[in-house]
Amino acid sequence: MQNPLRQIPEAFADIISLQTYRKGQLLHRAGQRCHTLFLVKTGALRSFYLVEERDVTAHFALEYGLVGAVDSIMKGTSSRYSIEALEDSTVYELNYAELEGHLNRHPGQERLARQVTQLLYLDLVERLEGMTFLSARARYEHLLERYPGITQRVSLGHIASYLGITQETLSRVRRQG
Amino acid sequence: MQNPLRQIPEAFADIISLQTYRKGQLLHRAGQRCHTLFLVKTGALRSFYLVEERDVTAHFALEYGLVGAVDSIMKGTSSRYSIEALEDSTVYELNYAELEGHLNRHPGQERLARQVTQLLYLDLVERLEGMTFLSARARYEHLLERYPGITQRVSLGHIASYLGITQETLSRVRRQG
DNA sequence: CGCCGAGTTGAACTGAATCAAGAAACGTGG
DNA sequence: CCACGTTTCTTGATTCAGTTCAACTCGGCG
Repeated sequence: MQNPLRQIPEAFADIISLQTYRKGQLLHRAGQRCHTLFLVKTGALRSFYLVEERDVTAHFALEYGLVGAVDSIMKGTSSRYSIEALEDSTVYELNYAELEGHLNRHPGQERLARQVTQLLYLDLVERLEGMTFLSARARYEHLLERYPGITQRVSLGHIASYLGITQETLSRVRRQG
Repeated sequence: MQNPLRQIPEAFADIISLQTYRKGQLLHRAGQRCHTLFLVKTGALRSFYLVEERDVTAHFALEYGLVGAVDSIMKGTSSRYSIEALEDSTVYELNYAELEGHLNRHPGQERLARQVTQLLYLDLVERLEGMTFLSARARYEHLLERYPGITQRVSLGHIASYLGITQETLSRVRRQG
């Protein structure tokens, strides 16, 4: 089992809970604190924030994707992000404070925690590099590699804002794939 | 002492070493493995990689900034990044494998390690958001807030590639600051 | 039916890239 | 301390990818 994220439900079974959400439901609302990590079992989530009236997708989480209000979790402040279910979803939930306690009691799992963190970090590095010098088309193709079939599940507008381009541009890019 | 990075030299004193480099010297060369983390005591470093003949700055590290070949450290592969001294610099060096051993022996310092990781992560999130929807000018102003006085120390071309814009554009942006 | 959100298409506009010269600044050796 | 070549920075003209604004299509769904 290569993907560390898949090991989470079992490894942290005693502090994890499973919730279900309906499409469109908010798991967390911007402006509030949130100390929960969400790991998608089935379905799809996204985190997003507002920039000048615009809804910008920060992150997608499909099956065994992880999402959270990272700013709130790490800084303890209220969060700029909201988290929304894009489909009916079942979601593992993990309280960050409980996670820290659990890791203190089971130091052997620090390694898994660190692997997960590194995975998230590398993901972000790759995305950042893509945003630095890829064209709209190249960003879209890159996304399709990382999230195959995402276009069938997520609306064009959400994908466009995630890629930092307009919906119109993405529509045109896609037409002559 | 709020900044966790400043606690590193003391906390990891027994596994850290101090090296000096001359301006222009490479601390690490792309294509090789690198398991060393570099923490700037004095001077300035940058990591960079090549995209289609172009030299792109991935990261700057000024005083108490941290830089490493993250891909190599985390995946154990050879690295796409090189690391270069932008000024004569004195640099704390920390071997990642030794760090893991040290953390096993001193689990009380896992917390510091995690704080550092989170700091790096949040930094990246912020940068990513900036790249997603800020104009060239806004990115530059944003950079100046995060690295005051960097323009006096780092060449225009390095800054431009870091911001994902051309040197010419940055020159124009700066002229009418 | 008619509305509504999501996607498409078109035309005009614009910020930034590209290409091409020059002008400063810099270091090195005479 | 100056002369030279190299690198860094600036400036201009042109082009282009992507935005903006606006209208229109399509597929549900009440």
